[in-house]
Amino acid sequence: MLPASKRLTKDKDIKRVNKAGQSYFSPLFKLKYLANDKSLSRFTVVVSNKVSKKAVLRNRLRRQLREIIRLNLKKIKSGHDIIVSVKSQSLGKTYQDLENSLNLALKKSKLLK
RNA sequence: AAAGGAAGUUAUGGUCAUUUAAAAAAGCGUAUUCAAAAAAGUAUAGACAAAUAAUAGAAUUUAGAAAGUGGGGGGAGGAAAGUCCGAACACCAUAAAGCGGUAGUGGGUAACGCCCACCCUUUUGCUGGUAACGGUAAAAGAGGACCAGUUCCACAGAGACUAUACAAGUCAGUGCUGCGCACUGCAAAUUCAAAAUUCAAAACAUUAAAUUCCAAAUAAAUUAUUUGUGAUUUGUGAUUUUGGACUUAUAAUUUUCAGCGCGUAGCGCUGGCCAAAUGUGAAAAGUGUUAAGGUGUGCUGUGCUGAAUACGGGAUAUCCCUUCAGCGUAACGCUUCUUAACUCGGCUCCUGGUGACAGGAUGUCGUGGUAAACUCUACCUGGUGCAAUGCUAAAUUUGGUAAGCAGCAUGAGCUGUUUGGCAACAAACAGUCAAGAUAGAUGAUCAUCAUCCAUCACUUUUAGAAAAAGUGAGGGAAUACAAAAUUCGGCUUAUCAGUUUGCUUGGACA
RNA sequence: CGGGGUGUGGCGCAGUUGGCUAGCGCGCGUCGUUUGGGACGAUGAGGUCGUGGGUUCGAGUCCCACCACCCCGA
Repeated sequence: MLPASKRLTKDKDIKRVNKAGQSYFSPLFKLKYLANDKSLSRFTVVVSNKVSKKAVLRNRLRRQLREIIRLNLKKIKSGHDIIVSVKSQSLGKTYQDLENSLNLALKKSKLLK
């Protein structure tokens, strides 16, 4: 779990990012990011009902992704709000696959230091 | 197949996180809070709008304390799921009706569409009976009312429920049409038919005349007379036929049309009788079953009578077997009627039960199905849902949008014992406190152990195999179904291994 | 948390209210037509009406439960 200060919680903020943010599409994820005026980066992971009907699978995906972000926090640039939307292709993937794919996506969208 | 249960949630260790309550050691450290000093009673009027009064009152800096971090404790389910039903709680509304829901009886419950017990029905097994049906066990059942009204019941069938209908048959009356017969009328065509008179021709008749053949008789002798018969001619005619003329009634006949009557056929209409069986269909005018008798009928056998001689066979050769038809008869089957016995159900009465209902008695009766069709009856039912709602909110009051906090974990609670009850369940006593997130916690990842799965090898049991158990090897799974979203009670659905019960199959022993 | 809808041949849809033949268009196969193709004509195949129960003589249709998909509100 991320520290509370690094979570993107408010509905207002998320809508703002979705509307004005930049997008990056990878095979497994869809990234949305926007610069904020704070010294921290804030994250959220979205797993739609359409990915799977089973809450167990959705929750597991979300936890794994959050863990990946938490472990890689030092590499990521600060001062951004980032939304990670999960596609249904990532359902059967292992932890390693997810980590590699997300790192690649962050690199391509120039969010890594 | 079912039941109940949830077995790694405290298995161990490494790395790294999140939420929460109480208490607090070192170290770290100042985003937050507290009080102190300065800033300063200065700026400002403090997320928004309005009003009031003249109050309220920072940021920032310094050094502290609390708190934080650190360390330690707790942290998903039997279904948390589906969201089908019932409640708690909150606000709004509050007269009835309507909409909607439920449906055997009694009990349980805060309540329920849930649970328990019982009743009834159905199905299946066993069993008694010739059978209808009865008894018993298990399973299943949305199980009020079709004597309030309405709907629907395909195809088939006379008819699917008022048997005044429909169809067929039959009788009577009657309409139309066709045909036949008779009559009447109109029109057209044909004939002038018929009668009277008259003329002509032909036929016929002639007891008119003449001539003549033949025969007979008489007289004479080769002819005459007479008679008869036939022929011819002429004449005649109350005759017939044909043709012509004229007169009368203007007629008759035929055809068409129209009218009327009778008969007959067809198609209708009205009324009466019949309205049954077979058959149809899931169901047939209504409780069924059995027995006896009667009726009808089917099939088979058989006797008699008649017919046939195509095929086949025989022979004593216009026949027999055979085939067909009719009549009789016997057995069997089916239908219906009558009688008897039994059976099911309703009504009435009696007995038992809180009740659904059950048992019995006597007599009597025998109303199609469909309400998971509308409907009727009885009972229940106001609406919206925790994103309800309340509170805080930089002077005060009012408003209440963003935000935050509460609602929110002591409850129709859980565990155990005893008592009451067939049970569901209830009461008493004792013990106990066990998740609380909100872009959403209760975990991510790596390794080990336990556990499970199948395969192979070995060992034990055995005569041997199979099966079972154990050991080992390498491999797989890392647990199934599935994650609180205000909270409870149910229902429904999902679910690996193991356990229990039932059923099935195989083996061994008796 | 709550409300609504859909599921019928390969595709798109009727039939469901009101129970008794499962149909239409496109597509597909075969044959004809054409030098060949298209178009056209003829002909044929293809369905357990999402799944499982129930009511009924009879269920795509009525009732119950479940599955999948879609939409809406706070």
